[in-house]
Amino acid sequence: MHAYRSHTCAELTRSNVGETVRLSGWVHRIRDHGGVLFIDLRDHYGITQVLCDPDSPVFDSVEGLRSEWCVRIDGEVKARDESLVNPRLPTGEIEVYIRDMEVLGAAAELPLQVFGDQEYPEETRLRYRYLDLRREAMQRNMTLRSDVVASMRRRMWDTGFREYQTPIITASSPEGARDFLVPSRLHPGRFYALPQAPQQFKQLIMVSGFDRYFQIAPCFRDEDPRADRSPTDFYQLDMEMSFVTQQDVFDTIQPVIRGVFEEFGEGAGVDEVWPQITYADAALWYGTDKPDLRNPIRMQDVSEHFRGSGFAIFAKLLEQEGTRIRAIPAPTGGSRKFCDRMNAFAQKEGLPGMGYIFWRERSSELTDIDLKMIEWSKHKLRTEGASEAKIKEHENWLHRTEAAGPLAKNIGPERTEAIRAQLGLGKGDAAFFLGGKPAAFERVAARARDVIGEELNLTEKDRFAFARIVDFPMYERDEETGAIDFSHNPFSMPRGGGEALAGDPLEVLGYQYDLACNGYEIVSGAIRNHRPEVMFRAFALAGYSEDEVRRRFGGMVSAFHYGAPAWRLRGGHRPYRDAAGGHLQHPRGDHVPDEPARRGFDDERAKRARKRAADGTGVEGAAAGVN
RNA sequence: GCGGUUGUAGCUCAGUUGGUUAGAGUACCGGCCUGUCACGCCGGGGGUCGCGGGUUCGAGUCCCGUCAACCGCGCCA
Repeated sequence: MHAYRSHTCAELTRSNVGETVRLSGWVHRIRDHGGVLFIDLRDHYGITQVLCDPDSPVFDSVEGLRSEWCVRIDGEVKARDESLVNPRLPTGEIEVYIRDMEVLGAAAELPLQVFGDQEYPEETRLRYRYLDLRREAMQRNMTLRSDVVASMRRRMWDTGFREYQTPIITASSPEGARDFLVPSRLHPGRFYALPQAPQQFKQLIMVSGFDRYFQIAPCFRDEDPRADRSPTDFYQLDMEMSFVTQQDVFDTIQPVIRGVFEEFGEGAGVDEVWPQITYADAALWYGTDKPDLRNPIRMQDVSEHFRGSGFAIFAKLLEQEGTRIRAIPAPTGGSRKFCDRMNAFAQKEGLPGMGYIFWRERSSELTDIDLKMIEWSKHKLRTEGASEAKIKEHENWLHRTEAAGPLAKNIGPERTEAIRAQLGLGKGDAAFFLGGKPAAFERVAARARDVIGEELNLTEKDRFAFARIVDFPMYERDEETGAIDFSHNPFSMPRGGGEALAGDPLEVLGYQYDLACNGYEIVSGAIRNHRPEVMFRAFALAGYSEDEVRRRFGGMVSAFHYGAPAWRLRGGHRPYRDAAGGHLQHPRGDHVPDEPARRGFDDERAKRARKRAADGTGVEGAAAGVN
């Protein structure tokens, strides 16, 4: 018999009854009845109930077992009595009578229970990572992650891509995130940097003629953590293609991503249509560049309805340069209770508040102003060419319906009705209003849209909804210093090429695109700027001299002078917390020590980063975590 | 770098207006129990209340400082 096991802890069934078997695993749970001891023995595959009665030659030593001891047992498989079958266990029809036992590893008092679903603080879980990973949910997450990676590799391979590894110990990149630094032994006082992405290397791979590259690539970024973000490193599906258009990239990658979501989405619907939305529209409609399209709510600009209106706060606001009023329609949200709750939400998020209007059954007499509004509304419909029957119907509807909320009172029935018509709302619905400079309120607006969709049950569950966001701006202005800098990928081709760089930098759009899924950014990519003269101009706008660009990216710029193909890149860059500490082999490549990057080497910081490892994730996170 | 929250038994947490010996669950130790599958019952040990200072007759509780962790902002081509 094998030294450790004849079967796993998930294998034994009624058909093994009568066999003598050997199992190895961890003591999951013990139930001691004095005369008989029940032990749930667990390994990676499952649980088998083993039991020990006083007839067993090892009864005394089995009595000494405790949770999470690692043991090997020999025993006889017996069928359970019909009334004793445990239907929740695949092995629940049998149990193993222990005849011999060997302790492979005893366990001290546990800082964290493997059994059960008690929640533990992250610090405890990470300190005892090996115990945390023994838990069922974490075992599932880790294997899911491995399966997803394998699936992506297979799909990419089948699509004609080949995987090439790129260097880890390499030179610093001046833009983007903070680099992790590694002191150099051969060049004292100088540092290597870990790659934030294999970006420059894969561009060189394209120049080298490999045509279709991909890699499950480690990326290192020394940035402050977030709850859903790995603090140090993460893996992404990184890819690059030559001689293709933006549409070719979408057409190539969409089946890969869809396939992965269908394979691992546990039956949740995967949208077939992936709408393409410009960055500007996404900001207007959703307040974010990673909208959750399961939520049908779209915001609209309603500034004109408030200009010069009786609602002084907004009217005054609109006199300032660059201010807008945005409406969030909330179908079925038409109650004061709901509206007040959302207003409180906005205040908690740091806004003065969120004005609202809601429409309900009319409870007060029509005033002269109301009647005027109804005449105005009829006139408007008539000029729009509506039929008389429809106009009459709408008139009746207005008689039965009133707009409520302080905002409606301030701006009067006519403007209120115009807003309602624009938003397409009806009785029982509500609308919320945010004013100011869009950049200042869009974040809260996006959150409010999420909460409204959630609370009103408008956001569909069990579905993956994708949105392709295109035409990102190339540059942005630093609020404090006023300096122009790249807003996304500096190596992207500006729309319109070199000529586009002659005007206002803030107006320049890039061939850059993202893919969002259920409110998460899962893919980010761009058309590459492979023309050195355009690259120099693009960097000049952000304050980098030609000399500096040559110094920083000399190898790449030089490569572009020797027949660079036009190509497009795609690669994810949302660093989810990583479930695994995987490690990919790579051949030794070129590496150039560089000066320390934006921040010096900091022992304390590095120590903290090491201490923090990754957390497990659910389906969504795990599937996206290796984007 | 900024803001918020938290820090009490091995672990997860409670602890009221400042007032007797700081509690519960779980884990651990001992005893009982031959059909449990979150087994049950009885008993026991276990505390620098993060750390330092202050107010007070008296501080886990109030004040000041400090450290750490978490959440968020900045940041994340």
